[in-house]
Amino acid sequence: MTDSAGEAPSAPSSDNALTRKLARLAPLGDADRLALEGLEHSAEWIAPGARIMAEGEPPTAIRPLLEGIACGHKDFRDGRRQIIALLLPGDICGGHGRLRAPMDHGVRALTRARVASIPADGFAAILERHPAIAEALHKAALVDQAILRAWIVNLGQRDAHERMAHLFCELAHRMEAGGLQRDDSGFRLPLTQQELGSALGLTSVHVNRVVKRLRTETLIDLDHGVLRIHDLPRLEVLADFDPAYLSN
Amino acid sequence: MTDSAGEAPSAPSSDNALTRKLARLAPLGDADRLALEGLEHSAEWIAPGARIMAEGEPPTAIRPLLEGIACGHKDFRDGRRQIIALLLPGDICGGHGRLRAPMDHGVRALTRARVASIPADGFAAILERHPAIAEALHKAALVDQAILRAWIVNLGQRDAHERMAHLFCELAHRMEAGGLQRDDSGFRLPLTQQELGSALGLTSVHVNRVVKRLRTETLIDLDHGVLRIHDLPRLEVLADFDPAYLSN
DNA sequence: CGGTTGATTGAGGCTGCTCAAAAGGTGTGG
DNA sequence: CCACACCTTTTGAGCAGCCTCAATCAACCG
Repeated sequence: MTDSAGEAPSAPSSDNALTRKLARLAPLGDADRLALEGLEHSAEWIAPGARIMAEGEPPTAIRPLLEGIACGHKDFRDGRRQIIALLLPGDICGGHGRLRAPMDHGVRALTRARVASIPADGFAAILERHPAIAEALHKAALVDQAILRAWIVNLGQRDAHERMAHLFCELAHRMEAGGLQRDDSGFRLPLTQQELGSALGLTSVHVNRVVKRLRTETLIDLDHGVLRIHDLPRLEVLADFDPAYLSN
Repeated sequence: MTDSAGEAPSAPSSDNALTRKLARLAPLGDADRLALEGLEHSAEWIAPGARIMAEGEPPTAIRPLLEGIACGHKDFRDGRRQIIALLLPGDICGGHGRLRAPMDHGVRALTRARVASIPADGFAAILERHPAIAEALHKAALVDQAILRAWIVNLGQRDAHERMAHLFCELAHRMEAGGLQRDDSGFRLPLTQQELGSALGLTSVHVNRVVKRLRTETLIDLDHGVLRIHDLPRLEVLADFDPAYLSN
């Protein structure tokens, strides 16, 4: 919605989050970077809680997240909901490109978020003219696969405590890798316990009890949408966390 | 291992499973098809139960599955195991290409399987010279993502019966789409109940009870590694199955 | 035929769910 | 500034789906 203040006249003429992420995956030339920066024009601000992509929506545009946090989710008719992914700046929200199939899940902003929008045909042209970008996006899809696999393992094999710990470890590492706020003061994680439950396959009631215990054990703190990890190493042991899958 | 008989002097000069799958994802020219057929040379037979890719293995080659069934899995030190994917002919077993990161999971043959092997550098050359193949592989990765997401939803939100039903529905549809045996006589699914449990996040004991009930309700039959679906529509209702995510 | 692996069944227990209610926070309007 | 509504967090009590432990049975194999 808003567009008002804040957001500064931009950092040191810096690249946006998408460019930074793709550059980590494949060497980008100046022309590639320029093409990516051009996408800024299409960016719009989305209000916290607002929908970014609807399930069933045709992929007429690909939509990279430039700032903020979003989540992908699949809703059941009966009210059940599974959160499928947490998206950080640089991640692609939807219309991943080239596929004709409609979105198999929805995407919602968790914070105020800035999202670009590249029409599918313009996007095809970019991929053709910039093979390095195509390569980087392909690799990004493969890294996303690894994240999805880790999520499966989490849901399938770990109990509630390990599960939550693992999710928090993953987020800490991804935020750090993305150069996002990861001072020891914690980071923004604007999920209600209800939503955290939807991500972990747990009830909000049980989430509350698990958070309480992790807090008691001085591993974490979670208040007003701010997650503070007090002892990452110990949390990683609890979660049996191995960050290898997050690297390229 | 063996290489003996069977497998005929090849079907009507037909394409292999990989070519067929990629052709469904992007229009392939004759040169593209030729390049893909060339991979046949590198194909080798793998014994049922044998390892195709080890977790931690560097991705020195990409390995498409040409015939047979395989599964991706992640093992814990303490014996827990999560099966992450069931791979059908045309699927990529590992070394998905271009990424430097070592395999985050292992891959095992479930039946006797034929697997090609393309050295990473030769593969890079193919992608460069055949953008249509690169495009198809990118799309394949996106479809695989959708399958992984469905797997997450399955583990996170459904109870044991729905879960198993959903897995069987997915397999039926994927086999059909791949042109594999899907006569009403059922198809080969050489998973022990133990392994089925590893896929579904359940104990073998519980798997047994769930199978028993699905059998009693005349929905399916599962014997000696052959799954027979008696009433797919009813199974899909039970699983709340929507095949949309499997299409391109 | 013994040995091994997988399917099946029983009994009991625990994790995580359901139902329910109270308490804390926040925004709105009077 | 209080009253009220609404949402989220927190806590309690009871229940059940799935697990654990354990034993029996069935199939396959050298």
